[in-house]
Amino acid sequence: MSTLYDVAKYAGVSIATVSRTLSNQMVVHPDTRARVMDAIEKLEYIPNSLAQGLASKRSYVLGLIIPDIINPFFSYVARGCEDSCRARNYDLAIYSVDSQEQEETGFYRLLRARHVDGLILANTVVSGEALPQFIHDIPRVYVDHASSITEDDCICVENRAGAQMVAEYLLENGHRHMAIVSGFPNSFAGAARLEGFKSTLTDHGFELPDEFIVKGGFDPSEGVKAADFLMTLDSPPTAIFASNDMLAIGVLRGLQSMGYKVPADVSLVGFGDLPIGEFVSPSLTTVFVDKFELGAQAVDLLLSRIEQPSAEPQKISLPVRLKVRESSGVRYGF
Amino acid sequence: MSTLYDVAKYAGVSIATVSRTLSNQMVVHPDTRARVMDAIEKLEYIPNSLAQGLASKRSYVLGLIIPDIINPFFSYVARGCEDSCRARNYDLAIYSVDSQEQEETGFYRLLRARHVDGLILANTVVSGEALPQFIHDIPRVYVDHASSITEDDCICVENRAGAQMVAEYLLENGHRHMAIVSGFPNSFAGAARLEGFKSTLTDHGFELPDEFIVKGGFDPSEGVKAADFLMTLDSPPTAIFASNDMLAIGVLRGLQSMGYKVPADVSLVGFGDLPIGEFVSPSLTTVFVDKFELGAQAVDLLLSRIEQPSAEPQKISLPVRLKVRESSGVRYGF
DNA sequence: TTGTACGCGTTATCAG
DNA sequence: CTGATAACGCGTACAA
Repeated sequence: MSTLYDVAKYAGVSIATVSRTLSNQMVVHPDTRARVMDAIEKLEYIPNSLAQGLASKRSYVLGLIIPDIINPFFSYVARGCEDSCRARNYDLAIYSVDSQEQEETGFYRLLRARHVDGLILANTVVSGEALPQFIHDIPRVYVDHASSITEDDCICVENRAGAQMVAEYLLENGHRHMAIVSGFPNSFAGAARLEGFKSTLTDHGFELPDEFIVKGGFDPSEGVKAADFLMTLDSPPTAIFASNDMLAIGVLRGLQSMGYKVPADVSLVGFGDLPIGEFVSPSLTTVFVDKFELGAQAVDLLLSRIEQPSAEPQKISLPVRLKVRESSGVRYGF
Repeated sequence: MSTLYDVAKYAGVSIATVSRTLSNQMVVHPDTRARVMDAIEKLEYIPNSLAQGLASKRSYVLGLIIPDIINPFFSYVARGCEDSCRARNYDLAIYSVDSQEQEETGFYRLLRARHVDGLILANTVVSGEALPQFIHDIPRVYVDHASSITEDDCICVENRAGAQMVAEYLLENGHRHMAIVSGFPNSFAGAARLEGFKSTLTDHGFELPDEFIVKGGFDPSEGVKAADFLMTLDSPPTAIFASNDMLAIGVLRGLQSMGYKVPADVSLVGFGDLPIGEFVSPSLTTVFVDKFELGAQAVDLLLSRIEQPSAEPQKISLPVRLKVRESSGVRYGF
């Protein structure tokens, strides 16, 4: 590995000149620049980002905190972040922090130690609002998180609007007994979708009885259980809104196992538009969310925050839209 | 942010002593140690890993190269790596390199620049064997990749054995006309599964005609197309082996869209055992692969390589087993 | 426009 | 067992 010194020696200049040439900022004489570039080429010089970080106090690494990388929703968000980072010459460090332990142990220290330039907080737990002192001074942006934290940037999915679309769509199709399987018990997104769904029904003069509100996470198995519970009620729902697609697929499986036809007997709607939803049978009606964009914009937001620390906090909402597919339809007899 | 100097001053010792205390290696008088630890606590000292890396030439970062983090198989592998890294005080940097461009541009430079201590190569493209000079001296381990590279450690899935299980299982159930939808055209895993399937049939005196070999990737839509192609042949197969579960789900969808019953009309088997396979209807018969373990062991292997650079290269195989579920069964009339 | 020299926060090598 | 002090590779005033 060659260093700045090697390059400087080879080009017959000082290391300062090489550094300037690389930073592309300060003025360097075209001829010298050419010589330097040549030397860099010849020696296959690659700057040591550790040294750069030490000297400049910028690591060019962004941290992404998510519940779990195996949750497809966050896989997409992560990919969106990664691409956007790469395009802007940043590196991304991804941290899955679903387990409480990690959150409370050395995990945040790691971020400190690594000196990430900024944090993308896409973990869902609402209680996480209270960040440890450790990282309180690291620029950050929230993804789909409580916007109650007014002093921070955040980019959210239009959860409420999406849930409203679902409710209205189902109402229009004659459904009157609707249930919801809500994901991530204490997550911002889950809460918003539940609230949006419920209040829309109320606004139209219908109720969402408590027994029609089932709590789930993002594991399909919870959807299976929810379906089982709901369909054995005295008066089962004619439509089910699952708060995310994984849950929806579980509900679908549960319904089908019990012998119900979807959508003939029960209509089913998900949220998030995971690609897999297009390939189950029947294909899943869902609410489209641009997950890549969510990640990409989070990075953009964070970087502008880093560049302008005192700018006004931004609150961005990502639009959603209903994607009607096969799993939902007009209520039988309507 | 406090530094070694701050801690040293507070504890009334030199930075060397603080460093020693932290490294836990060299002998430090218990009393001094106590004072130092106290100072660390008080000042909330956290070592700067950039400086550590610069001085020690170890970054404590491992790089994971995969085709795409949104490919569920690799999401699991990544999670396995991450957990194992965390447990051993390493950090993980994940790189999705499906697009050719990135691979050819500054991507490998990034690894160099960041000074990762080791590389886990889980990208599937076989041609990737020729690593750039850039990173030729970085310790590495291959995941499910051509073991033709005898001088490197690698951990592989028993692809061949798995495919053989599938073939024998289908034969036992009376299937004689079997097709395969193979994933990742030029991947090691894809090739091994195809070869294992084909040769097992041959060994039992049956053929795998060329028209029954359809190429796919890991996108369900390719499975749909494959199903469409296969079932419109003059003599369609009674069983289909999809090289991975995503593809299998696509095939399932395709079959169902065309009106075929699975497994009554056609038996279907996947590979990889993605959790989602349990929740489609019918649930997917597949070959179990411990994806977390794959990642975890890759990390272990890499770290022991780093500690003992001149040790014998290890070749580990991860066992697989058939998980028979609803999508496969006895051939009609057998 | 270019060069010198110091500092970034550690590790590691010496003496003591 | 402990303390100076020289690297590590680079950014950046400050000088020239």
